[in-house]
Amino acid sequence: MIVVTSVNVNGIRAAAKKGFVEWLAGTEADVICLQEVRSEPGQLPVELRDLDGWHAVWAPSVAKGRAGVAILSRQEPQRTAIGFGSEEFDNSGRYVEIDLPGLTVASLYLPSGEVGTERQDEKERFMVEFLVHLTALRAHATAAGREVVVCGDWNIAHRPEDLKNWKANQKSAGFLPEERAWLSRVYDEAGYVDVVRALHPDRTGPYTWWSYRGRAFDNDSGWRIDMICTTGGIARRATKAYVERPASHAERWSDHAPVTAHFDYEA
Amino acid sequence: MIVVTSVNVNGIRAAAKKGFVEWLAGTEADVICLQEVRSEPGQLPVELRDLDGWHAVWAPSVAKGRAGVAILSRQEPQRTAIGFGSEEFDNSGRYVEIDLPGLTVASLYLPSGEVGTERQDEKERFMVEFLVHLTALRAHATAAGREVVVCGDWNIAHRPEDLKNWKANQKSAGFLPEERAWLSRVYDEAGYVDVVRALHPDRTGPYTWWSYRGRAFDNDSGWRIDMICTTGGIARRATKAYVERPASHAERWSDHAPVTAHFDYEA
DNA sequence: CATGATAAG
DNA sequence: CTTACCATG
Repeated sequence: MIVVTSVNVNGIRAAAKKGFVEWLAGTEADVICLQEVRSEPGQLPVELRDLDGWHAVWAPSVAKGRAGVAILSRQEPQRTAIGFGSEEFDNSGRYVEIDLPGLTVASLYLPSGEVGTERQDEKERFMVEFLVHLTALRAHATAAGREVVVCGDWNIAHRPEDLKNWKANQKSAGFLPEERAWLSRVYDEAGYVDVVRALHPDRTGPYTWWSYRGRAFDNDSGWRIDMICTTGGIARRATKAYVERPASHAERWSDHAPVTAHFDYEA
Repeated sequence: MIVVTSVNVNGIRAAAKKGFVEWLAGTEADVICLQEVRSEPGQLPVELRDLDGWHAVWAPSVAKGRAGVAILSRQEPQRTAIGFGSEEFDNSGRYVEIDLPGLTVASLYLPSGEVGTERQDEKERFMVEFLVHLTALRAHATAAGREVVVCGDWNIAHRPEDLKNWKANQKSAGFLPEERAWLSRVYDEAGYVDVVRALHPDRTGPYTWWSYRGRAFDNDSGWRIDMICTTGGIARRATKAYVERPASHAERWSDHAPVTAHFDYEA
């Protein structure tokens, strides 16, 4: 069995002060994909420097304090790659992938966007390029008899059941028709399976992000934008998939919650 | 009797969260000169908006979040003036003065400077212009039978007994020979009296500022750079002058401490 | 080592 | 509302 977790830590240095280190010590995950690390490896606190029992690959952004993804794995990766062959995005701390035996695992932090701004254009450019990568990644993996797990903050909710207030958000970045249609293509054309939704087809949420503004967390006014998306072979071997919503504000060390999937699969 | 206090609050909004409001409620001062307010009047917290029993004049900097001086007085000023007639500095939140009956009180925040940088040049330009003002201010006041009290963060220590580590700081901004010589001119040529030193000629300090870096406060490794400087008539009527060094870190709401002088003088 | 502004989320 | 950056002190 292999257990994979995805979590946007919203600044790993801040998260480390608020409970992330303890969460890490207690997790049963074999692979953890992190997003919004917002730290150079050299700026990490000591507790996160040489993580006992973990191999780490860090992919910070050239822009200091922004974005940044990483993958922690109990097994040593056979290969690591930062970026996906994009001139614009490979240094932006938004994608890293590793190979474990028979399995490629990626950590993705898709730009969040903001309607009517250059940041939304950037998100759209990322989506165009990244869909090409996802398609090729699955093709190559399939040809080699490998499976693929793409974990990340996709910054898009797919359907009304994936966010609390979908009616009010139809013109909001993250739930625009074109963004939702793009996610449909990730599933239907590129062939990926959203594991949490596959195992829980009929429930609302589970949400993975609650804004720090207002009382979003208390009202469970969240969005499900962090997903573990995989190729079909391993998706069919998913036995469990869930979100660790914090029990209270005191236990919250990020505005996102960890998403975890268990697979009956030997890496 | 009139009691005058000078204090650099290092951000009045931060200070308000750490005890400044309670200090203000307990002070016996009649006039309080503030420096480094670092807030527009409209950004002040409610507790500092309409101060019960005080008249306030705020002189913020055009540069948001920088500098800013103010004067609180229990009596209503007969006149208030922002700046001292300098094209370069009048909008920089570094000087404000008020008239009370028979007395002019000013709040000064002299630029801090940094050797070898443009900020040191700015400090020197300020010093040149400001000495002219001090001289004229005393002349006009004397002619009109008024006294003058200039309170402020002068950002210069005058003599070895005014800072802990004077030998190591002879090339540091704030204790440069030319800065010390300028302060001597304020005293000897412009005719002002440093009231705390006048009443305590033989002691080291009392320091008014301790860097937040290292263990400066614990080691009392401070500087006496906040002074109440007055014309001779009222200086001779000073009965008491002291610095309120905080008893502990918990009581510290600024890196500077309040400096207070009591005068046997009716405003 | 702390302040407030800023851009980003 | 929170992150981390930055310039200033």
